[in-house]
Amino acid sequence: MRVLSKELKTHIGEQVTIQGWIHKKRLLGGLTFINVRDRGGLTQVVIKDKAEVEKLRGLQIGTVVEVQGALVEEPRAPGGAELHDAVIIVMVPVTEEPPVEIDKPLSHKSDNLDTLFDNRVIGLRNLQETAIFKIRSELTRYIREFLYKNDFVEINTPKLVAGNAEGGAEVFKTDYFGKEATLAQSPQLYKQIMVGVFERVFEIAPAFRAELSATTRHVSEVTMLDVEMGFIDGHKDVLDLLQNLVFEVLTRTYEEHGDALKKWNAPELTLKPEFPRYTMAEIHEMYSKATGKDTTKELDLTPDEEKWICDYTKKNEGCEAVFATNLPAAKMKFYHMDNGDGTARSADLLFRGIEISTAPQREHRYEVLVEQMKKAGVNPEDPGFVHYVTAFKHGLPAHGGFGFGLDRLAEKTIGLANIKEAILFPRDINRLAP
RNA sequence: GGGCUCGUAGUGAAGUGGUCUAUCACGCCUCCCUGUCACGGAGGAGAUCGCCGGUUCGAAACCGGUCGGGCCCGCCA
Repeated sequence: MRVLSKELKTHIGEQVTIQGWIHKKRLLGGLTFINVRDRGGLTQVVIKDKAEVEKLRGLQIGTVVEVQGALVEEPRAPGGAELHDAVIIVMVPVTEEPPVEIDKPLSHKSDNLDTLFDNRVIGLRNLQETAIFKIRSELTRYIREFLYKNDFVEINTPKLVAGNAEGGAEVFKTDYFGKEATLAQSPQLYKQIMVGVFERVFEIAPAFRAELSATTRHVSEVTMLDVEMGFIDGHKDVLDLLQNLVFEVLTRTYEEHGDALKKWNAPELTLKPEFPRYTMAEIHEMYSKATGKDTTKELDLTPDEEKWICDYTKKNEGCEAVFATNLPAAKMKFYHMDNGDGTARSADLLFRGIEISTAPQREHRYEVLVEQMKKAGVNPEDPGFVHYVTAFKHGLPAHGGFGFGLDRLAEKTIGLANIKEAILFPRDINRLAP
């Protein structure tokens, strides 16, 4: 029976078998330490028999082995137990030296990210890298648990879609049996349609963005959390949902994965259950006053303003997550609800200096929606939109939701400098492999 | 798309005109080492200094081009 590294404590005194990858060899003459990596972590094997060590001569890190031995309690060993009198069986020999080291942290300097991603296949075996994606997996789990608890249904919507789904972002076009299809830049229209079915839905899926952006916060394939909720009693319900989700997910992550976060020198979490809310106009004003740089004419927050307001609320209100509300109507999408005063019923959630979510109330009134579509130059009869408006014609309640950048959340939670570091195999304007 | 930057063994770095026949650390190979855990010690292999051209008696270094990256702005999530 195979025993995993995380189960060692419950098998002390037994003859056990472990399987995994050679992670590190330390030869001390008459004594050799070998760390074997499996899905739970590392197991230390102690070998005194020279013949057993010789079996590994010429074999590199990454060799897949089975090791049989006696599991003994040993306070000096990591995990408090180690394997003695080991017999090694090589299952998959590896003679090729790994291109990167896996037992020491890899360089994440921006100049070296290209090498990091070129060697991603092996680099991800580095436990420091693994920690990123374990945390990311847990973030995703906590999000799901929060949403299930709040009666949301998880859905999957098409990623191959007709026409330009919602305007705004650049789309990838592709051949679709002789017709033109685009890769979905968001599940926006479908998740609204699904409000008419389930009231509360969410999806975690890739979205494709073809902007020629080359920054630390953009990739061309992004993992989005999309949430949509019907029967809301105003925009506040949407913001509260998003706030409660982020508060719970981050609090749990910091409680349950403090060690891994410490490995990455993640900043302390400074969060309150109620996130500060400022209108965008207020933030422009505060920022302009504080820095002397006039941004009051800007339609959006500048990257510097996003950093500034998060620092400001962290210092003055004890919360590094903050809402920027009442986004300007001039930048409004046709499916947003217009406040009628030059602003839209939409808000951005900023966390640690970056926008991680946009949370608008939708325009659910059929006639108003069609009007707004026409104003935006979108034809409601178009094959990409005709089914969308049908849902409204047959009754959608007041609703709202948010798109949420999961990659950015993982990046900022861990305190990484570039969104790509939080993505297994990132896609950007220069990278399509691995 | 605009601006600014960077490119030296498998990896990370040092070297800004001659002392470079290119330095260091990790990794790799050989040997020593019985409690390592970023083990330690001795030795060794490994780089046409991204590529092309130019300036110069002399170029890893200076100039031009080119290819490949990065950062910021814009766009966007």
